[in-house]
Amino acid sequence: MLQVSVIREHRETVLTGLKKRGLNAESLIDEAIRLDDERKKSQQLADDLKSKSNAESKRIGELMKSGKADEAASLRAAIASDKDAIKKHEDDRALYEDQLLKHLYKIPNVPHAKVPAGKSAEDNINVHQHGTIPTLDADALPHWELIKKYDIIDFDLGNKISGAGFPVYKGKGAKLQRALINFFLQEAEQKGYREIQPPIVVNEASGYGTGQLPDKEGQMYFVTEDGLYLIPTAEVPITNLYRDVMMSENDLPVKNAGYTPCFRREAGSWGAHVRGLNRLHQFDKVEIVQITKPEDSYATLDEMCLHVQGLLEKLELPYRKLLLCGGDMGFNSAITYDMEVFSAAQQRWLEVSSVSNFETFQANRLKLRYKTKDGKTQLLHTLNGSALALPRIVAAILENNQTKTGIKIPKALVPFTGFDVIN
RNA sequence: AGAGGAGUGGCAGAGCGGUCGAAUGCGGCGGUCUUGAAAACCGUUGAACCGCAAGGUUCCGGGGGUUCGAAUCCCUCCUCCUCUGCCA
Repeated sequence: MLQVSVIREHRETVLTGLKKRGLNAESLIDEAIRLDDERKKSQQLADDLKSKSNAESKRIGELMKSGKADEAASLRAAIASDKDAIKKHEDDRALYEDQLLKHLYKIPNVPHAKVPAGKSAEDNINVHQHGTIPTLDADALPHWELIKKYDIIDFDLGNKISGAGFPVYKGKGAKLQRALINFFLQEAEQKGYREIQPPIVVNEASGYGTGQLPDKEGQMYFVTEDGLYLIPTAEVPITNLYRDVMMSENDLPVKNAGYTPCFRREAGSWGAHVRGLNRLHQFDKVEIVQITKPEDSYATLDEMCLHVQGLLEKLELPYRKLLLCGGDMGFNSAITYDMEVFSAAQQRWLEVSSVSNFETFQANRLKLRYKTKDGKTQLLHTLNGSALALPRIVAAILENNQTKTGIKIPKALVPFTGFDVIN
């Protein structure tokens, strides 16, 4: 959520920024300012009347104490009419405040200067590419065939016990999952991240904190009985750890990493080329989350990207790094880099990581702040990235590393799997 | 899940209708003393909103109510503790 003060002071910058998302936000912005003006007006009116009535209440107390009950009674009567007026102005203020909040929820984050304008994935910029695209034999199989051939991941069983998009990992398939999770967590730890194991259901307030609500409730599984959401990513619980927190400068930057299963309803997004592991309702992911001072967040973004790139290089997967254009970027993000690996049998790039800087957009909702040396309270910057999401990594490893005698496990992973081939 | 108790400032803890944004202690910050440090002493020390400022308003777990006036009374929700039950 953008700050109204920022919208006021940098109206033009906000507008030109939002244009890169293909959004003409003029009326949105002006409405926000208008609602804020109304809010201020109502508060001022209420405050003045309250100030008056507080003083009079105090006076009544004094009169009672000194035994002038009749004077107190007449003053009491005089106050009555102010009460209604106060109530009215307070109700107004609450109403405007609520409208303002709901209104601000509709305005996406302002893209960073680097972010190119654009409508869709077509307009993303390939900023880096690494590794060589493997050439496979003519009879090479896509991963959804390979998992059957080696009996390591079973969609039919998942269908039976849960439904579509909930695969069952078996034998070396299950071990590969566990190995990847451990590998990713260990790599994160070596980069100074603290491991977190958060709950995988969260309350409504957390959904608002990181910006999944109010927009995207349809994307999350919801436990109606208890009013809880299954997390779509560890970003939600891990970032919300810092909701309503005043950090001290010494504690920054915060570097947390966590493995969780992630749940996505993906309502309506199933199409022809989301077979196999390409898109699931439940998948595993290690997420890295950082909280930094504003002036540090862009260096941190680079650091996080390099970490993710390092993982892909250790896994020997060819990848490219995309700078997302305004139109393809998430609602909350100021800048996002996507990492895509090449899955050789499908002949497709698959997104395996998304690294974003939210600047103060989440921190504003979260009320996540810190005190500067000169005593000023300031919003922090939040960042996160997948490091990494498992299923598409598995898809690429299976497809790219298939041989006549089985699937070769990347060297870096062998200490974690305990085997070097799936056959 | 049932019965009982409790939620106050960074922490501990008093207050239980008016002068309470809140005693006191600890911690933090500044100072005196000291070659330096400790101790002692003095001062200071929450946040949000409105306002150029002076200042005003709000916040004692969340929400609602009673009252001229609520940290204090009532309702409700949440959380924690104790006992009983259940359970990986």
